[in-house]
Amino acid sequence: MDYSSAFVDTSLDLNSKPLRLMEDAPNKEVESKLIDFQMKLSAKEENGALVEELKRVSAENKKLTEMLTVMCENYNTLRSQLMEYMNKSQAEKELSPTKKRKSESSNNTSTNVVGVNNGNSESSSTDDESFKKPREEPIKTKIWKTYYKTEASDTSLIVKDGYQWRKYGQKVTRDNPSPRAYFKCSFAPSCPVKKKVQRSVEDQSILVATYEGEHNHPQPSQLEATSGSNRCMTINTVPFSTSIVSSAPNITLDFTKPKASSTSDTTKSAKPARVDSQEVRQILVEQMASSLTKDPNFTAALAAAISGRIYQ
DNA sequence: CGCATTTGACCAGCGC
DNA sequence: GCGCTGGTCAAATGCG
Repeated sequence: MDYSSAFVDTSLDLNSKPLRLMEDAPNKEVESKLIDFQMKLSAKEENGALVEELKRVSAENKKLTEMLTVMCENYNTLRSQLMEYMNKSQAEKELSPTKKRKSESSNNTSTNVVGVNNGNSESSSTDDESFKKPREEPIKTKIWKTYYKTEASDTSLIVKDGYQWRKYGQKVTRDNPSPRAYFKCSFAPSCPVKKKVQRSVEDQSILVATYEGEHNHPQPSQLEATSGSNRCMTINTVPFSTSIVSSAPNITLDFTKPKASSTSDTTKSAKPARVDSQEVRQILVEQMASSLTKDPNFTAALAAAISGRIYQ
């Protein structure tokens, strides 16, 4: 996917230079007023030209922002379709009988495509943890894994994915010296979703959260997933047969979770299922830009895209 | 005092 | 049958 030209959000940089010029221009004007009236006129002309340039850049910035928003919406649509397809394929796979319990490590080579995005995404899985209660839920339990990047010094097994969890157990497993924590969804008493959180053997800074079941209620708090000191970065994942400690983990952006803000909250309450407000879109763009600009690869791609447009 | 967390005990599946 | 292991329960504990 070539997003080097598509994910161009110039809201950060394109305005910075013109704004500084705007600030500098009046100062020059004052100085010229003291020196020469004629120079003052020329400064005014230059100022006018800069204003025109600023307008042009702002218009271009707005256009690019709209393009980015459209790209985000397309991405969400494609992602939902992908997850739907993966769930269907998973349902077909699970029709085959599975063993009730087996060593987890022996099944890490099974095909797993893991969805991310703060636990909202799902993945197909043939992992053996799906047979925890085979007599009660032999086939239909959805299982997916999500990897969370945390600080290596952070010893807690808390993953902020936007849902409310109650810890009901902790065990040290044989194949991993790090303890595994067991959580149940506590937002709704009838919610059957459970999750297990354990640090990766290969990288202690990565938390592996295994979710089982589907939430039968809306996400109680989307703010927790993106705010707080213990914020985790959800990283993209790979099939279990390969190392999850990739040299350059992909950053997954949560396009559905705008920053905490009164305006966005009121907008969401009006239309919780869609992102229609221009303000919300702006917040999304800012959030995405903030995340994307942290990636040096993206920065390089952005520079290439801008230079390409200039040449055109 | 109520709720969440901790942690040892218990249960069930699996392999030998 | 026995031991190992993962998963769950529930009393004890901590915290606001």
